[in-house]
Amino acid sequence: MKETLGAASALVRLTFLVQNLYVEVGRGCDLTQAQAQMLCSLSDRSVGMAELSGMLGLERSSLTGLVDRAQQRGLVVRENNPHDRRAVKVTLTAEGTSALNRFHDELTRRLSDLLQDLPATERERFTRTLGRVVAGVPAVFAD
Amino acid sequence: MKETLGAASALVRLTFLVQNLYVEVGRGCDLTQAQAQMLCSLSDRSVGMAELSGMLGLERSSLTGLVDRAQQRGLVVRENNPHDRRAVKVTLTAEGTSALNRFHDELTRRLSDLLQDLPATERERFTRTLGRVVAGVPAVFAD
DNA sequence: CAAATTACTTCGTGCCACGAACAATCACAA
DNA sequence: TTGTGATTGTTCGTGGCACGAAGTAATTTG
Repeated sequence: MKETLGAASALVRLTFLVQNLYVEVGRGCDLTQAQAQMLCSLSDRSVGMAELSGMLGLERSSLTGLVDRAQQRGLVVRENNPHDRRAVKVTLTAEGTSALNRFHDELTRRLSDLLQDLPATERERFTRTLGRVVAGVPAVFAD
Repeated sequence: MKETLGAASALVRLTFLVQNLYVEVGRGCDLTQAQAQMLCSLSDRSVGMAELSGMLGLERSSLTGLVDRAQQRGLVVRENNPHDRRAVKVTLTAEGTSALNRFHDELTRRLSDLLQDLPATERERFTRTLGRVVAGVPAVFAD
């Protein structure tokens, strides 16, 4: 019992840590957390509003405003879908891509620092297990 | 390089996962994420505003409103410090304690489910390494 | 006692998220 | 073809969260 308590606590602490990093790196790129997450979800392709809201775990109505603000900042654009006039595809602009790259690189750097002090074998094992634990989670942060 | 990329991605996914759990369990207890975090920070003792803002990584001005709303909901109270009339101590009410306990129990349950499928040895190793990684992080979620 | 420091609050701004209600479009079946 | 129902996305109102600048009150320090 003490063991699961410890594990749960450690998971929460790790989350707190990574989350703070996420926000901090985002700030450095002039991105809010929500914006950074959205850009990550758009890194490799255009995505419709419904699918995007699913990826981010948001209601569609929440996403509208998020995309609005990102569009006003020139990070993304809404594109028409010729096959379905209801649908919209959200796409990164050049500026959005550049912001995403800066964010991604810096975050990756800071995150790998977290594990840097572990012995190689332990780090490797840890990463492998981590992969198993999150196997079912969709990648918001593309490899 | 591929290795650190994978590790960073896995860390972000895990964070996403735990965070969603946190929010979801919070909702079940009628707590926002910020409120739940605050209650966790108050679990074992009363804390002043300045110290609390440090624990939560918030500006003091942000904390004022957070405590206001929690107080209006009857989760915490502000108590006077007899030795320093400027200072305030934030303390859980009975209702706040009860909400925290429900939140804590449910979250712990759900979090340990995450690791449940791992073989015992691997789980143990993972938890131990996790402990090392977060060693320096203050515990927002008390053991 | 005067000045600097500390603890906290107020105010204005902006972002984020939700749910209910709505408009437009599409798919399909009678 | 024409309903009918589902899907896509938006608007609107409400509330919470976080920041920084500026302010108040009490304490400490020289």
